[in-house]
Amino acid sequence: MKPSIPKGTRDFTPQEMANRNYIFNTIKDVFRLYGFQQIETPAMENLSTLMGKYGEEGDKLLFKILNSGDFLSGVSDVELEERNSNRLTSKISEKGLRYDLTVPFARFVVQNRDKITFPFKRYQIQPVWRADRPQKGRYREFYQCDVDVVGSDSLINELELIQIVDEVYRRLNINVVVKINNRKILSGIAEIVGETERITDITVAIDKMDKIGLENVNKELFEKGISTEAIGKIQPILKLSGTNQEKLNQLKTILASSEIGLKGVEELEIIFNLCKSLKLQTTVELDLTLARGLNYYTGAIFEVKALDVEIGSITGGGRYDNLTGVFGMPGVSGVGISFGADRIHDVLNQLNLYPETSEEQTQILFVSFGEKELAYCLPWASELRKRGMNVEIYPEPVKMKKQMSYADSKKIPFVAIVGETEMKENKVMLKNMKTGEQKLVGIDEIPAP
RNA sequence: GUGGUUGUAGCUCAGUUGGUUAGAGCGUCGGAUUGUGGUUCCGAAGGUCGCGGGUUCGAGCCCCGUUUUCCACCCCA
Repeated sequence: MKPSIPKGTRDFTPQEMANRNYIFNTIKDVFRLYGFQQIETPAMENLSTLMGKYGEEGDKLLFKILNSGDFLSGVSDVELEERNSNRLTSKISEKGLRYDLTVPFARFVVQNRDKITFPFKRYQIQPVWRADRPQKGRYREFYQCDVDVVGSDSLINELELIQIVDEVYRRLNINVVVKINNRKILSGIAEIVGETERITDITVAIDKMDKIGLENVNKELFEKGISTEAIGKIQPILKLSGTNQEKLNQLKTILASSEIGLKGVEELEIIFNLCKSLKLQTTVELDLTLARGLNYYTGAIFEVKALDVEIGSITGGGRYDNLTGVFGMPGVSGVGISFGADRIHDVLNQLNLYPETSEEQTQILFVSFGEKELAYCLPWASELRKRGMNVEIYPEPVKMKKQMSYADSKKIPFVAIVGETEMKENKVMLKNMKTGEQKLVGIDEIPAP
């Protein structure tokens, strides 16, 4: 049979893993600088945990797991005849693969509330699955790197997340812009145009602003049944321009009659002012057309875009006031962001920004001419490993050409050649694979890593 | 979920209006070179042309179905 993997999934070669680990390690290092601690949750969750948290669309994209054993035993012929997939699903499947890391985290917080202290700062790097149709930069299995802090309303948390984004992308050498908005402002907008109920339709439409343009946004709003009058009132908001502060000032006037809208403006103002005291490399930009799909966000929302690559957002997140509420723990606010490791990988790839040498590389390979020489290499290798070097011994004394090619294909910088002469002198012939130079050396003359 | 696109050697791809035995480059293996890789030269292995059906004297090529890839929409990291 022809081997294959499910669509939208990928294998990772050693080279790709080295690159991915570079991303993960960079991100982890920065998370730890701010006191975030790692957790993991199971790949599968109970469907009751997952369903209804991501909107109607999200439910469709959940991978469901068939109950084990005779999963049809509890289903009547009538139910089978009905062919109602939704109803049948709940009978034959009670588990699903996680769709993101935030909802399982909310479940984790509620379930482990006795073991954690608030504010709780956690990070989590694990794959998530979506039954989406694969596309450019979109997979059915991909990794998210989430940082969240729950149990604190302070806007300092928002600020720290911006700092983390700034530092991660500084270390990765990717130029980005942080776009920020506030759900309360969007609610305010819906309020003043008199379409409070239609906030989702309005936000989904204006979110497409930079993609389809003003005219098409208006068209979509109209098609969604928003009144012409209301659309007219939204126009000045979509056309806002100037500095962040100028935009905020204009918003204060526009949203004067909306309490919630003004609250959102105030929150953003505080964040921008706090930003000024920091030396951020990244520009933080107020973008009123930023809406983000997930409807559990209630405060600040973020999105990070790479400036030099066309790829969509590579990081996103926001504040959610009551995510743990559905699990029976109301009043806990959280804010977090998620780094899209796979898209960051694509960006680094396109810009060729991966470091040339990886920590995972073998630094020295022992090659030998016979069984005796092979045995001679063992204590040498042990000693060098004790000194912290990554060392390999070619496990068979096959032809030199084969052993050298191996070193070459793995880009191992040094080869220690062992034959009779070397053994007699208690030395090895150390060859620098880049320059081709080689000399007879004792163990203490081998350069430290 | 909707529309389009793609599939030929391990990989990247040629393959004429349908016509004998389906090719190349890279990679792999062997040799030139019995203690030296990355360069060069020679040679070899490697294919149910995604799968199933149909049209035809004859199909890699045309038709139908199916699956896969990629792209757009919906949505999203």
